Amino acid sequence: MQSRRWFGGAGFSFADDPVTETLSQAIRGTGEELDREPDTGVLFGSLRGSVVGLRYYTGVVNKGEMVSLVRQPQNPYDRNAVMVANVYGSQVGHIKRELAVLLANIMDNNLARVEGVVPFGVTNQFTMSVVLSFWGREENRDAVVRQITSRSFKLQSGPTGTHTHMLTQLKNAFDNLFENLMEDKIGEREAVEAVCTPLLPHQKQALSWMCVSENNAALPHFWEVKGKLFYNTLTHSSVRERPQRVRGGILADDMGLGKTLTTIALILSNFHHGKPLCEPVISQSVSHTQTDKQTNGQSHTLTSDVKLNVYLYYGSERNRDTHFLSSQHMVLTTYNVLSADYSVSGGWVCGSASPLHTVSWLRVVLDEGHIIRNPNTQQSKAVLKLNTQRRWILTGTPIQNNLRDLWMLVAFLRLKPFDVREWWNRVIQRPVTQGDKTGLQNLQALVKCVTLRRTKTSRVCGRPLVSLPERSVRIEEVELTQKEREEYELAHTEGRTTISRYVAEGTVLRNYADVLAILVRLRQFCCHPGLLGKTTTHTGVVAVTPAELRERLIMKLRLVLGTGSDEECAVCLDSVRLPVITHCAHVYCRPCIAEVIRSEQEQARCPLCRGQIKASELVEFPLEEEEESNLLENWRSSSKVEALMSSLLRLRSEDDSIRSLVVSQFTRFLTILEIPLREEGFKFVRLDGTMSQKRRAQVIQEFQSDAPGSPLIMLLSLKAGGVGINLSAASRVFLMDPAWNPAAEDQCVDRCHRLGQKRDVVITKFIVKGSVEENMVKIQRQKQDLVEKAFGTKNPSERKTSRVDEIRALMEL
DNA sequence: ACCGCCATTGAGA
DNA sequence: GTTGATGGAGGAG
Repeated sequence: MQSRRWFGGAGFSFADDPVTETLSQAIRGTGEELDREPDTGVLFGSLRGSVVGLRYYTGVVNKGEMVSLVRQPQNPYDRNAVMVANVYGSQVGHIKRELAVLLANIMDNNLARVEGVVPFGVTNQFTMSVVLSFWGREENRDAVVRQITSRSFKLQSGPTGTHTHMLTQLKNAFDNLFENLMEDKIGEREAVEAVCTPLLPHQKQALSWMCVSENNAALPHFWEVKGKLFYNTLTHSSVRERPQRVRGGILADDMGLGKTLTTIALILSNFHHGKPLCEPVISQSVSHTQTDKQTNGQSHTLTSDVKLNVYLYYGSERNRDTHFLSSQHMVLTTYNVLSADYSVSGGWVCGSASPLHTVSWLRVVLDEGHIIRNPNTQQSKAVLKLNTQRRWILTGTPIQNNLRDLWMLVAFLRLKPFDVREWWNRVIQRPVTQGDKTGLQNLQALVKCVTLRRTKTSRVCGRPLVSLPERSVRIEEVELTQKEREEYELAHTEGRTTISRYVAEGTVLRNYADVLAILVRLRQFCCHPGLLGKTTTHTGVVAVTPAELRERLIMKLRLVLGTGSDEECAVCLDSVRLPVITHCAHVYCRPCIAEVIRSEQEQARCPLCRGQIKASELVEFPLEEEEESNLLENWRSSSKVEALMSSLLRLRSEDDSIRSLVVSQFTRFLTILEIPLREEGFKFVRLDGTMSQKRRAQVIQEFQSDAPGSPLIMLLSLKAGGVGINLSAASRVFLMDPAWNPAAEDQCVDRCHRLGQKRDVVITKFIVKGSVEENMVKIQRQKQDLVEKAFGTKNPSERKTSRVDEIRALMEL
């Protein structure tokens, strides 16, 4: 039995030693409180104070170093005691008594956060200076200032004014946080023979980098060796013992570059002491998502001479025996299982503790790591508590939205000392959000030292990383027939009058659902009239009976998102999940709006129109699929259907080995398309969001198979499936209707334009001439320039106003 | 006698 | 390279 203890001596250990735990917990605790109170703090000012009692403690601090102030209400000598600790959590001393009275008052009443910086280097073994700065909400400023001055301390006002002019510059830099990270000369490394698939050059590089990151003892470059001490240039702190290094990092290669394969190679090639993993049985773990993932035509096969124990920790019958789990080479599980186990056991309770949290792992890999980007979720908390030597995050979509998301990565990797919120907030988060350039540079340095990211277009030594076949986009304009045009124009003018009325009244936002419904209808017209379903022509909000109101709301909800279009929730600014519609006809994620209602109680108002909302009045989307049949019975074609069919027929007559993806946002449109496809004798499969994971995997496998008689066409709903589905068998993509979000289209195309693609990829976008679709394409272009992902701080109302302009452009008003 | 200046000295809560 | 208390030498009134 191997030793279970990986965390050696460093002062800031999270081992189960109760003594060290207390102090780090105290500091962590304050950090988490900060988290609850978001970055609303302004600087009230600062004052000079002194730290006393240095000689009784071991913590060292340098000139410029930040220190943490922790209240000690239980101190037997003074209930106002305020302890001073350095970045590593070692106590430095106490705040001098007279000053501590003041601080205790301010801190205990939550009037301000107090932060300390040591202005001078210290030789004195008894006392030292500390500059205390006070941060808090504007409304508390007076109280704090009064407290301070009434006790005859002098508060110096801090620098005021924010540097907004720098913000755009910073924003760009933030956008590029994950770009251009790797050009450093990293070698290549062959995988051990057990990995049958030969690695591509960039994968060998990644493997080499990962091995080095795990084995090499070198510290990140923000550590400098100064004499016998280790000096952190970001926090200006130094420690005697070599700081605990990150063993692992973030592999953030673009999707399709083979992160999973590289990681498997790593697991097999770099066991203890850089030796390959062979007979000796010690545990490893890969924490994994549920998405079935096949890889790029490179299949992960292992030669049978290696006896690899892999256990799938999943299902109610899973083996929870920790000795058994420790004996596995690899344990796979999902984030859900992990967090379920963790929350049942409460995480730290002995005895019934979560098995996965009890085992000491050699390595934990978070596949699709962006899933745990929000540190407040149970899943994330469970992941943070895993006990392991080496840590990896694999993600194809590096987090760009939010500094909080980045913190999660840093915290998981235990990138000291930033895994403690206070230091992250002080060194990175606050400086960056306040527009401090060095803050951003520090952030960049931080991310850079643990991340490898290449994109499909990255080049190494002047040569492309991977040579993917060409990809070209062509737009095929579709002319409506006379009859279709008449129908379209009728709906268009009607919609236009309605919307222009809203615009004139300035009530676009209040009637947003209506507006979207009109637009969706027009877009549906462009595809096929049958998409409209049984919608009535008018959707006024005037309702007579509650049942009637409900029926109308459901209808709107269906129009807004039941068709698969991409609407975003104004609360979380993400695509809506678990959609509900309010009585004022705005659509949100249920959890988001429920939170709003919960926190505002009776005063709860709709974030979009400020209308009153109640939890009991939220209307959900009912499940019903009856209308399908009548759609199929009286079938008629449409111009767009014809355009697609003639392309497909031509393609088949030229080369019947070429496979195609036919993509639409409207799943009903896919259903419509099935009819002519059958009629022309095409063999096809269908993949949409309603299918179970298992069924999806089946369909994908069928489509990817090159067996004779396998389908030539896949009908794909735009947003179906998680990340990482591989559809490289297809080399033609037909985008049947333009999406609001061009990124969604790109992602879709990437599913076939990826490693393993042998042919050039041709993408055809069908756009109906002289219709909303044309305008949508224009807006897509504008959108790309104006990617507002940077800080994610743009508030919903701001976003929605620009949407009003979008709508006007769409309707040519 | 007074005061600003300097060196000396000691130093949790 | 700090800070604060203290005390003494020394200059000005």
